[in-house]
Amino acid sequence: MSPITLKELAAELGLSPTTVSRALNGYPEVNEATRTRVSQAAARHHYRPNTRAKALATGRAMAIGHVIPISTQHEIVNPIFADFIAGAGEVYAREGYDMLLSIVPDAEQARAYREIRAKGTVDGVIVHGPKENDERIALLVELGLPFVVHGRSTEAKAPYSWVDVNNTRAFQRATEFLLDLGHRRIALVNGLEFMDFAIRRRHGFEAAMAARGVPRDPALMVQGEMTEAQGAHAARAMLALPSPPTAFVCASLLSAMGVRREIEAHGLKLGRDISIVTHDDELGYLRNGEAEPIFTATRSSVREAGRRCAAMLLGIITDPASAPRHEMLEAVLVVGRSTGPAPPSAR
Amino acid sequence: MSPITLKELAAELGLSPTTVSRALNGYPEVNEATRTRVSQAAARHHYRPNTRAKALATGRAMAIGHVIPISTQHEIVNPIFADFIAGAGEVYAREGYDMLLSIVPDAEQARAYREIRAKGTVDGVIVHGPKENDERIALLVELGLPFVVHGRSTEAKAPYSWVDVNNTRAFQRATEFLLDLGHRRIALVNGLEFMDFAIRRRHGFEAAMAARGVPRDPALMVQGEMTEAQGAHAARAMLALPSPPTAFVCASLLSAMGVRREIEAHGLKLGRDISIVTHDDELGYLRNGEAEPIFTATRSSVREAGRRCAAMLLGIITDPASAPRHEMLEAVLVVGRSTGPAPPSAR
DNA sequence: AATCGAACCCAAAGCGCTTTGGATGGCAAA
DNA sequence: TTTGCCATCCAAAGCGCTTTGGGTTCGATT
Repeated sequence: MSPITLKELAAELGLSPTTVSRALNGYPEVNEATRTRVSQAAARHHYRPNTRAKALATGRAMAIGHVIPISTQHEIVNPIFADFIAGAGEVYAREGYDMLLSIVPDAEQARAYREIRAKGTVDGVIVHGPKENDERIALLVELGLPFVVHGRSTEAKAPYSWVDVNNTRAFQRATEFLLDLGHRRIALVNGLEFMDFAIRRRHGFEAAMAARGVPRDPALMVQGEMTEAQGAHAARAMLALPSPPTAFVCASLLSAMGVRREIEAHGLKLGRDISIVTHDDELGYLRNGEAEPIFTATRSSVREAGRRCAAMLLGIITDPASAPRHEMLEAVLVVGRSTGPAPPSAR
Repeated sequence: MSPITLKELAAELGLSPTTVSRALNGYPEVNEATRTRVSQAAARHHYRPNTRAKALATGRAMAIGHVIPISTQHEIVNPIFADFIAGAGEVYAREGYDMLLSIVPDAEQARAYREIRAKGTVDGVIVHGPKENDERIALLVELGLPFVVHGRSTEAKAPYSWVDVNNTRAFQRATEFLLDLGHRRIALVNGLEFMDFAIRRRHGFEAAMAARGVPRDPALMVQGEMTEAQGAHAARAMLALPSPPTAFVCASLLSAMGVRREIEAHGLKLGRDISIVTHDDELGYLRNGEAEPIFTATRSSVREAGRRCAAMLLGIITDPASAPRHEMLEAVLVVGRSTGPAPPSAR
């Protein structure tokens, strides 16, 4: 009932475990005839080396860890997480790695990483959701655990490897696009601004506005959890202003959907009376339309980011000297039906 | 640099590895004085037993596997997955288990489970997204790998353990609620009906309708991926019918949001002209309003389901004789602002 | 004083695999 | 005929831990 072991396989073949191991792992000092004999027997028995034993013997766990922080206040699992994992998982599967997940309360992250290191269950980790100054980076450097950050941490002093979307540029372009359409009262519905990516996005937004000499209006800038409710809330408050915005830049499709709901509740028409540009992570279950996009959006697949992060980490593990590595993904600006020229009255 | 080992710790303490191991694992045959001495030294060095070695020695991997099927056609990662994992992860963390994820194309699932079994990386698995007749169940029984199904598989012949929401009852109640409000033209926007849960939901819907003698109208019943676009699509088609529905029963908040969008695009008012009852998985990033729910909904936390599944599986692993176990979760019907009496014209 | 249990501790084997450091045999070169 | 060298294979150690099966010591019993 229990799976066949190397030793049993060797016994059945009248060979030593050494030879069987070598045959299966492609070492040269074994006769081709016996090698095929061994492989066939292995296949017949569905033999797979016991990962734990192999890991112990080789010192390589053949597994990558993902530590998912759960902040105890808002208890939100980042919605992009599933897609990211799917992308990374593809790469791991292809390369024979396992993926280990730890769901850890925000406050216990340091302990979690220490533990992971000591327990030796993984060969490296992916760091999710970096903050502006993220202490995990220094910790991982100290622990000597290979890692790649999905995103960046602006104020981290140690060098580290990352894969990130050019958030600044994306939001700058989104804003410029609206400015070009004549909009001046442009609102930003941002993510939580202790997250590095949200800060960069604001910078991009502000840079575009400043370049056109449009003054900064704090009443048109909000941050928060990127939910549908957040978008609706923000839009409701802003549309009630004496001088409401004619356009919104949103950090996620969910926020944008909330904004759209509120716009339509006001009897306004999206793309004519009011414009929206949103960032689109191309989540599997949240598509921005089919063939033609609904929202004008800065688009960048988070699943692809997962693939890139995973590939980079595996690369670093096999060749540590190649770290730190960096990879910048550019979002494309796709035009949908949510944007149009600013209404003349507002010009 | 590399983590301290049991042997090193023992050497430092002038003890044998045996004693240190016993002290740390709470065995009785060790002096209390030396036990505290050992624990303190262990704490000081941040000692953690190497999981691989421990697993090899004990035969228990202290890890649970989740095999996430990715259907190659639609490539969608189930949006409830992140929340489920978060719930399960809580339990694993508390009990000292790791969580292993495999992202596997639909077609290769059998191979994946076989491999997992042979590699011995986990002590049990959670089965996600069961179909009406799911062959994974028979396979896992054959492999002798402990497992718990999140959901059920109506036509599976072997006994198995599961945690499920009472989907039939939930949708029956949702439908009855609308019928009580005078609705007769009620539409069902369901999930993919090769999934067991979707079939049960349809049964619940149909049972309620039949009980009131309302004839089945295929034009008002659709199935599909539960996305915002699906909801909008379905609603658009149905609202164009000669005799459009006055109410919708939706399988997910995303679908419901799509339906709502289309309703409002028709200039109709939700909760007055048209009603919606939706199922709500209480996803962290997709809340149904704050204090007061927006949609009237059958609510059941998928995160809680994750906790229950995990707890059940760990229970089965420690006491195999306790399998098969079953746990039925009842959804509560919460009333929001998306439902109201059927418009008199439609009665 | 001899005996007997507790109470504590340790040596060594073993989990399933890889890997080092030989053995063995056959064949070409000397 | 020897020597030397491949080509093949194997024994044994070791990865870091648990666990079996003793040892020792010491105070209490008889």
